[in-house]
Amino acid sequence: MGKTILVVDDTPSLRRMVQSYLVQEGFRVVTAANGQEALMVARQEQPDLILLDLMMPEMGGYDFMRLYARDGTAPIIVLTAKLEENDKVLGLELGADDYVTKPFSPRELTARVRAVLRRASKNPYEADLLRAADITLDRNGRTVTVGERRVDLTPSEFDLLATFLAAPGRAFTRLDLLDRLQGTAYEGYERTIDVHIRNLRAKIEPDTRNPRYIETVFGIGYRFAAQH
Amino acid sequence: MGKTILVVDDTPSLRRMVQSYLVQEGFRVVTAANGQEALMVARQEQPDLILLDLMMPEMGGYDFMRLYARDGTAPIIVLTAKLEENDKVLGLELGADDYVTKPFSPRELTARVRAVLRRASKNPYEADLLRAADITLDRNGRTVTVGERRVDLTPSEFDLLATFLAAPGRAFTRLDLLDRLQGTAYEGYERTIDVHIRNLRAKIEPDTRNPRYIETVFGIGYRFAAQH
DNA sequence: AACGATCTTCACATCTTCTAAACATCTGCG
DNA sequence: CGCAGATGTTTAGAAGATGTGAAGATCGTT
Repeated sequence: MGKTILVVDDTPSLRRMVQSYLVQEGFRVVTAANGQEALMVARQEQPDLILLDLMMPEMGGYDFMRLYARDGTAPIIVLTAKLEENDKVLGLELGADDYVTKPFSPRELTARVRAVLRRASKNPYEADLLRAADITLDRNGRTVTVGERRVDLTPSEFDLLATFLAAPGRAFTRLDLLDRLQGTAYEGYERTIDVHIRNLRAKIEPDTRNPRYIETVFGIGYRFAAQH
Repeated sequence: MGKTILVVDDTPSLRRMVQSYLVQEGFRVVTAANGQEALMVARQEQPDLILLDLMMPEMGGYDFMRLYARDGTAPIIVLTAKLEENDKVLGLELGADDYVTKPFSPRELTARVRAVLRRASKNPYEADLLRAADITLDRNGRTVTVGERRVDLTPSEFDLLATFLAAPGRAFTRLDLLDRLQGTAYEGYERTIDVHIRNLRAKIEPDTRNPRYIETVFGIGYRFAAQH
């Protein structure tokens, strides 16, 4: 059901980071370390979208784009260190659909990915709902309802809840969650998560003392209760 | 069932590339290398849409358009290297329905093609209404009424409102909205959107301090209120 | 060229959210 | 029980986002 995304980058750590963001958003991710490999994987997997680092040894991003365009049709989002005017021009000439400049936040990356996929899809305005228990979260509208009640969440609260709802029952460490909010480019204080969790609980839990939805996993982090 | 598209370009590699994009999207594609040939093929195949490179030796794109217009009826999308002011004026005078500037991405091309075909299949004088709450927007007449009151919007304001009304409840980022106004290739300042939103609110909101229609989605952008 | 309308950018005001720190409370365990 | 480490809570300031007015740039007409 999830769309397949091909991530092409020569840095293993960046591939893993991007992969984890996207997997948590419900995408299927395949990777390649260079243009040569990417061409093969693309043929095999027929991805719905390609995330491409322009700066790679072996076969660079430009070469890949030129060759891929011959018979591939997936939209391409280019990752660049910083956007040189030339990069932009050159990328556009070769058919990039969008750009993300490094460093980027998970929010930014997934927003771009969704935007490009939406543009490419037939019905761009499908609802994108996550449900668990009596909570409904709409990733497109960025709205949340608990039972019948509509609740207003801040960006961090929303992203946390969306992360939980995408994988009910799974325990996330504070570091996992901090990565989701800030990306690895920044380094933050893990306990900030506690505060967001507290605020989120205050908005969705009927009884803050006895959380029904967001459980504390002592020594690990937090988890959305699997069932009720 | 697929619509037939005539691709006119003197560069074989570009013809093949465009053809492969369109065929994969389910269109039937016929090609011609110059205006002379294009006229013949057009008569034979009666395409539903024509993709025309303006810069061609032999018989150029302008000549083709002039001659085709005598009895051809298919909409024409012009391909140009970069949009010269003159190209635009001349193309419009000769009846182009849209432009795609080279280079273009597969997504962009097929999106334009679909958009033009959709437009062409409709009666151009028929109202094309979007409604939500007590707002009615006519995409053909480019008019807007709020309740009983008719409001005058600038082109940007109109396009923004139309975007919102096409997907009530969906949150759009400033980048999404900027794309609507300026296209992807352009580089703009996201906060320009804020100003358009402000002006739009001033025209349609009864109380600017408490927007009923266009809500701010903090950290994301804006959204048309889903229900009232 | 000049005009009005529109769009864009900027600077600053205002508001919301995030973060870090300090302290309180809880949990698991010897 | 009592300890150590983990989590909960509160707060204030920092950081970040949006609202707003106005000036300059651009576009389309005449």
